[in-house]
Amino acid sequence: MPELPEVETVRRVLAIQLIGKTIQSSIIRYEKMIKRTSVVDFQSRIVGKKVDSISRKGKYLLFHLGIETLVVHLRMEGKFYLKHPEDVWEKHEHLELAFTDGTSLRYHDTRKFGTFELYAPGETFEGGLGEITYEPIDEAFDRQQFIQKVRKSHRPIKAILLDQSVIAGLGNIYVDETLFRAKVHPERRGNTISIKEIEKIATESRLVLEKAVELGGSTIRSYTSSLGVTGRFQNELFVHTHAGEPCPVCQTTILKTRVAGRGTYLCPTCQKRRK
DNA sequence: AACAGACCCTGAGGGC
DNA sequence: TGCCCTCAGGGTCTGT
Repeated sequence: MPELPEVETVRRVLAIQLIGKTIQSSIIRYEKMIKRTSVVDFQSRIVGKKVDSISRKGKYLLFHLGIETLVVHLRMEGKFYLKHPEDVWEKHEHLELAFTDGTSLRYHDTRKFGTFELYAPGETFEGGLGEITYEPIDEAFDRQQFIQKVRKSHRPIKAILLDQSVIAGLGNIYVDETLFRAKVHPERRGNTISIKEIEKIATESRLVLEKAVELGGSTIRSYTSSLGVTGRFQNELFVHTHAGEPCPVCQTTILKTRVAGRGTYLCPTCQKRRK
């Protein structure tokens, strides 16, 4: 499940592979992936456009195609492969962009959750990120505003950290790791967490994401030969996916529970319910 | 306004 | 062996 580090890794590989290429045609085999515009509109607007650059906002990939911006979210299983139009279509491949140089980009998504959206100039992309994107690794990250948002919320801190309008880029894996490193129990309500602890959360989230980006993200499912998605950060995970094993800090058995509707890993000794 | 829950979708894994 | 059921999950939409 790609989170910020995985998406950033994919972005870097795609940038090397695709910048400068011009889209000659496209094939869309699963139309529900295309949001905002009709499929016909989508296809006619991207044809002939050149990939100028590829950027990222939280977990969203932004393909800058001249005056158009193609915004892609991989959700849990989305993957890109560089192929050729004549290649046989694999199961779960739903879309292809064919370029004028004879190569093509295939999109593979087992669960069909990924989305493709086209934005024209003047159409603002917010994409569930709220008015501003707060990535903890971004220089513009507003720590004070983050503290205020956490302090005024009565939700469990895990739910708050998964909310992309509060802090962008964290998903289930990195929230668990951040809270473990900050020694905060995932069920604690935002308004019960001290400013010092929230600062620790902000710091740890940044360190976790930076390290994960450096290692190319985490590979939890076995992605094979997909562009970019074979990271090494899974070796750095302290609690996520380690239920039943000893905590690396205190040897207490790591628990798996459910918080905010998500599978959640934690150390009950290091992460106290109360301060 | 804030928050909880359903929904989208398919494969994996457990139970029988 | 194989069928049925449940679960997983990010973001959006709907309901309270």
